Parts: sequence; C-alpha cells; structure tokens
Amino acid sequence: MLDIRLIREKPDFVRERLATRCGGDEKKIDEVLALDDRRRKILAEVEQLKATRNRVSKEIGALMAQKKSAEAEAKKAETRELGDKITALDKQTVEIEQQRDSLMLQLPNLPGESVKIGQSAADNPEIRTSGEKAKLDFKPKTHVELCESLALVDFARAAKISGSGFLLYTGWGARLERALIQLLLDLHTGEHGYTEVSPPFLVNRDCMVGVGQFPKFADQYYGVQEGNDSATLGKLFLIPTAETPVANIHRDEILKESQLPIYYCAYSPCFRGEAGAAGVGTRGMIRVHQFDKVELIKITRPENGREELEKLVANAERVLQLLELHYRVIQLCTGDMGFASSMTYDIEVWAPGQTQYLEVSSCSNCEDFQARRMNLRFKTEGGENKFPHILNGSGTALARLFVALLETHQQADGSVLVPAALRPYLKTEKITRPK
RNA sequence: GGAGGGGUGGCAGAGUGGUCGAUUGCGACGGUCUUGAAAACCGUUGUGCGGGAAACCGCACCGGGGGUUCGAAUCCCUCCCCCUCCGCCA
Repeated sequence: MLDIRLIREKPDFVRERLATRCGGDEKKIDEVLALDDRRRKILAEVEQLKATRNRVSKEIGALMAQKKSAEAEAKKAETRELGDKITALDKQTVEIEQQRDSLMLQLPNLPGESVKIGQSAADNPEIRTSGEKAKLDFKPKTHVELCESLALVDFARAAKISGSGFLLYTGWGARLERALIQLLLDLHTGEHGYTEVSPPFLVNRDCMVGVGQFPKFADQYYGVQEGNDSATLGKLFLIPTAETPVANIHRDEILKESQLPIYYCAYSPCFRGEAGAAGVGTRGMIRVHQFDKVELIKITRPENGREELEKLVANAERVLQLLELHYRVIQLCTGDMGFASSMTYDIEVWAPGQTQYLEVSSCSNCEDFQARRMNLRFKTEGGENKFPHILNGSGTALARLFVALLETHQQADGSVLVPAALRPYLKTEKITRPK
C-alpha cells in the first residue's frame, strides 16, 4: 500500500511514478484524493459531535450522582438526536474509507527512481553474467528426454494422478530434488546467516493481502475447502510462494530496531493456478502448478534496503555458482516489475537443451509497501514507529534449476554428472538409468 | 464432532452501565541517593486517525463486527482465536 500522505503531498510525483508501470493506475489518484478529502471533512464534523456527546454524557453522569434526575433527563433529551447524526456520519465515513482502501489496495508499488523505464521484458537491462554457456560436443537432450531416459520424472503418471502441470519425481529424480533442497537450505543457513523456518502451506486471506497477491490477483491462486463445507471456501489458500507465510510472520507487530535485520529462509512447495499464463500446456517442467522452492526473506531498516537487496541477489547467485551453471542477472524495467516491488533483479539460468535462459530467481525490495499492508513496524531508538523494508528472493526455484542442472551436466552417454557441491547430498558422482 | 472455560496495555492481573484509556504488580526508561552497583524513593512508560508551525487539542481503540443507551471494557447478537475434557485421527 502506498502512503496516503505521500499521495496527498506529492500527487504529481506519485502519478508520474505509477505511469512508468504502464498499467494506467495513475488515473486512479484523483479518485483516491477526492475520497480522502471527503473523509477528512466528515471526520472533522463527526468528531466535533462526538466531543459534545462525550461532554454532555459526563454531565449527565454527574447529575445522576447528585440525584438531580430531572435535570439529567432534560440533558438526555437534548442529546438524543445527536446520536443519530453521529451514527449516520460514522456510516458515511466507513463507506468512504472502504472505497478509498479498496482503491489503495489495487495500486501497485512505485518503481524506484533508478529503475529503467520500459514497457516489457524486452527492455530489461542485463546486469552481469557468470560462467559460459556449456559447450557440448554432442546434440544435447532436453530435460524431458533425460527425465524419461533416466527415469527421473514420470510425467504421464503425474498427469494421471493430478492432471497436467504436475510432476511425479521418481528414483534419482526424487533424490535429486531432495538433495537440492537440502543443499540450498544448508547454504543459506550455514553461510549466509539466514534463520530457517518451516511455515504452513495454507494461509489465510490477510497473508495474501499483506504481500500483495490479493485482492488484485486473486484468480491466480488455489483456494481450498474443508470437507463438504462450502462455507469454508475462500478462507485458506495454497501458498504460491513461501514469501506469503514467511513475510507475514511479524504482521501486526512492532519490532525493536535492535531485532533488525531479520533474515529468514524457508523451503516450501509453491502452488500456482497459471490460468492463461504464457507457456501453459508446454511439456516438461518449465511451467507447472506445483514446484519446490527455497525462499529468502529479509526485514530491514529502510536505509539498508538497497544494499540488502544486492546481498540477497548475491546469496541466490551463489547457488548457481556452486552447481556450476551459467546464468545472467537482469534488472526488471518499470513495466515488467511485480505489483509489490520497487526494484527487482531476476536471475536466469542457461538451459542448453532448451537453448534459452530460465528464470530461477526473482529478488525484490518491496520497501514499505508490504509492511504497510500488514501493519508491520519497528520502533526506532528515538521511540518512533516506522515501517521496515521487506525483501524477498528465490534462493532458488527448483524445478527449473533441476532442468538446467540436467541439461548442463549431461554426458554423451546419456548420464548426468553431479557437481561436486551436490555429491555429499546425493551420494553419487553420476546419475545413470536404474536397472 | 460433543461438553465446558477464556480472550483487558510489553507481561501478569483487577474492573459487570457514568470523570475508566482503564486499579495494582512486574518489566522497561529517566531521576534522587551511592565510589560503582543493588536496594529504597520519585517520575515516565500503548496505538492509530484528524486539526495545528508548534505547544497542544479532539476522536477512536479492553479479540473482530453489529446492536441497546444520553453514555458500553461492562448488557445483547454474531464471527474469530486460545485452553481443558471426551470422541476420531497422522
């Protein structure tokens, strides 16, 4: 959520920043301002009435105590209609607030001023690359071919169990997935200073609103129903990312400044509807309804948000370096950034079988946008309550990492060489077809 | 699923219609005393919104929402959450 004071004081600045997102949201600012203005006018009026009522009620109390009931009754009659006016004005205020807030919840975050202005992914600047595209002296197989020949993923039976877009890992495939999760968690907890948490995979509506998934994108997520009770529908949702529960851990709290920064990492499966998304229905593991991910979350002082984002990206990059994969880091332009973010880096890993880069991590500083939505603050040494910055990044997403790993480290004989860093976890140097 | 008991300030815990935004204790912070510390004593100690240059003033908040009343932490309705016991269950 944007700061209503900022909108009030610098509406032109807010409009200009919103316009860089190409979503047309800058047009809603006038409406927000009009509602805010009306709200404040009514509030001033109703609060004055309430002050009168409070004063008279106290006088009545005093009269009653002195047994002057006739005078008390007279004062009661005097203020009786005051209550009706107050009720009516209160109702108006609530309505206006609801309108204002529902508009505010639909407004995306302002892109940072250093972020490149652009329309789409084509405008995203490349920041750096690491390593080289694998030079294979044979025709590389795709991950689908490797998964089938090495019996790592049973696509057909996954579809039988759950439908298309789901994966059934088998044998070395299941072990590889588990080994990767373990490696990533150990890396981030052991070397990067994150505290591991294991959150619920079902969350309530408040969490979804808190990080910005609701209300605007409610159609992209899975909701669940308890038993046959359709009344429970819409109360719990399958998490699209561990960001949802983990960023909400401190919702509605006032942290001590000395607690910051907080670093959390969490493994979770991620559930996404992906209705209408590009690439839906393509074979393989690139776009699926459920995938595993290790997520990184930071809660920091506002002044440190910027540098903490750089460190976060570096933490995620380390994963790819350890797995000896070629990747590039890009920064999303204003038109391509997510709803809640003020600045985002994506990490894309090279997949030789696909001959394309795959997004395996998206690292964002949402600044105080989410903190406002979830009313998370910290108290400064000076006793002032401030909104912290909340950052999130994948460290990293697994299904696509799995793809890049297979396609990069495949051998001419059809086996897959396991990078050294992963061997202690997978306990083999090479993945071959089981007997 | 059945039965019962609860949700009050950082914590504990009073308060059942009228100066209650809330007694008190603990904790925390500031001060006095002390070489220093402890103890003792004194004081301070929630959040949000609106107005104001500021000092400050007003309004709201006792799990959430609604109602009764001149007036609600207190009465009524409703929802949520927690605890205990029984049943079921990984």
